[in-house]
Amino acid sequence: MTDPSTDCPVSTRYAPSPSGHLHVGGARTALFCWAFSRRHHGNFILRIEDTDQKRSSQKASLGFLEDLDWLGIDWDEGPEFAGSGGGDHGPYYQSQRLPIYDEHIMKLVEAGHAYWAFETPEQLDAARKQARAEGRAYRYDRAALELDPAEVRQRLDRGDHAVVRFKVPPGEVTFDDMVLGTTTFPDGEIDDFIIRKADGFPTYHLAVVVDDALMEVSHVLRAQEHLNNTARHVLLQRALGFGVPAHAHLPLIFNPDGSKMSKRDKDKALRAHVKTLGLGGPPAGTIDDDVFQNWLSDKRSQLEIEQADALARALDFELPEINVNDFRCSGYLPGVLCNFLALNGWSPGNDLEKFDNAFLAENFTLDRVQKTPAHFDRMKLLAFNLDAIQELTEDQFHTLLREHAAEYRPEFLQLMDQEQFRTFSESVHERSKTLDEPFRTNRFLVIPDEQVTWDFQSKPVKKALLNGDSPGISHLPALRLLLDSVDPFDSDTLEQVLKDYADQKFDGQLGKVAQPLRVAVSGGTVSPPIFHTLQILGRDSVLNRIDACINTAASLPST
RNA sequence: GGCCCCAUCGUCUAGCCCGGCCCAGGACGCCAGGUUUUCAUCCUGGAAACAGGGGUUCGAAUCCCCUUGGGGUCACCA
Repeated sequence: MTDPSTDCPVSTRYAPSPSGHLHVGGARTALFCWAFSRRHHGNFILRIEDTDQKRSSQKASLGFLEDLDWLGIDWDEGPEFAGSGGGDHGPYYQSQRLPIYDEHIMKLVEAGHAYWAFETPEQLDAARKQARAEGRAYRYDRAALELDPAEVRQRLDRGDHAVVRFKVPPGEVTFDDMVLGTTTFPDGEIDDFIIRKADGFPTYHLAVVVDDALMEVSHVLRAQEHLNNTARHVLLQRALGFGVPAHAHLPLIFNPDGSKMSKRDKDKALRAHVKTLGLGGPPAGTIDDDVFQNWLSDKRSQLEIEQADALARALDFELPEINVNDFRCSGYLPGVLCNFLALNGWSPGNDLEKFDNAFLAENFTLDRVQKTPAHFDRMKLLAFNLDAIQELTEDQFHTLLREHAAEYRPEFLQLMDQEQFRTFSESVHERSKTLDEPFRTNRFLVIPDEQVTWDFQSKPVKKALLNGDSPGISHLPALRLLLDSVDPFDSDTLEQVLKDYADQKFDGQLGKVAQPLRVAVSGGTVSPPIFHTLQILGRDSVLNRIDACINTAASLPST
């Protein structure tokens, strides 16, 4: 099908650089590109922009293929992965297309649209600094344009440091944007930018323009930070005799505080947390002391992802989620993340907020894309995730929870049998906001009995065990006796027995029984419903823990 | 600083293009009650915005201009 406004087949592309994982902002762009192409029954291309030799790595690029797949975003052309990819416009890694770019670059040089230049980065840096000191915007002075052709040839033969610059034609540049409308850049605003680096690789500008044309991209959807670049691209497209694709610049996604979301946020958060704790050295088994000290002393340094993860885990600190994979680890559902991402910058109207990718593929339009940046609100995302999880059936939730455990919380699968895990799943479902939350908040279920500890100083523990006329602790021996003889040891029977006890001793106030037991077996005041908790732990553990709790309380200095 | 873009509750947004139905609707969050064996849910109610100033018009959140504010960009990164 065709886009009615341009009457040509729709083809979009998402073109990330493979530096790092897929960021939520990138994911949103990919989602919109995907949705737009699906809406018009068009083509969606994934292209890897790895023209920066310093930053690109094969490993990182594979990571976001998986992220896209997890989100449910498939691509018709590009690297082959999980059934997506292939296509006739390859290769889809720019680093494998160097001859193609050179061909076009030389065409431009021959036509007088581009020229060789020999300034070193250092020289340009100095010129830039001077321009700034004089309070004006730096523009390349076109010195190389004056060079004698014979000298150019000689210096090229000699192997001098050489780049190719595009000779920007005079006049203003105007282009249309399907989100923002018409934009005009005045004459002289754009200087002769580099299109071929000294290492022979094309710059982003050249590669994008050539590939978009050769891959027959009809609509370029990308983040608003590219708006200025588009003027350059339009100029290149004209010089190369290409058509100008339709453009749509998408609003940026920010942190709640208005700062730009970046991978550095994790490091920042961790650093702040470590400082609050006043930590003098790294927890044992995490990272080397000198790595830790270097990191702490140099604000600009960053830990490797693995190091940061290890440290955060040891400190029981949750790093802020930035990448798609972070949200996956934290137990968000892919459909919810897509839904929420789409809502940052787009809405279907009619107060409709909850929808899936299929809905997007059917209803996404650029005229409903927001012009203003969105602040990423994790609280709302969490609320959406809760809603989605509550809508799952017991079986669906159980399956997802198992999968999550297998991937991220294997100890729960090792220490619980099928039936225990099933009970666990059923009892945590209604209180789970994420797939990870049950594991985080119920570690007591998988620790050895002797590792349970009680903080008798804490208010809620005191309230449950020590306070009142008939303190909880005084009932534990009797309850222990009851539990020892309950048969079968399952939640229904336990409920019956414990309710009877509450009826007799506390006039039916179940809390008076449940809370002391909860504290005794978990060490804390939070757990799934008490009858399920007891069943999951099993009789032996429950009795062990109650005994230990009684003994520990007995050894307390009397007050 | 130059250039470009933008402007509705704290946040995401509906309404804006095609002025009146808007003393501006929804969602998350917040506040106050209620349900609940803890936690989390859940239920009820509430506070909360058209950045400011000029126009145009019978009438402006909606159209125009200015101011202010925010953002982006000024790389041999993408």
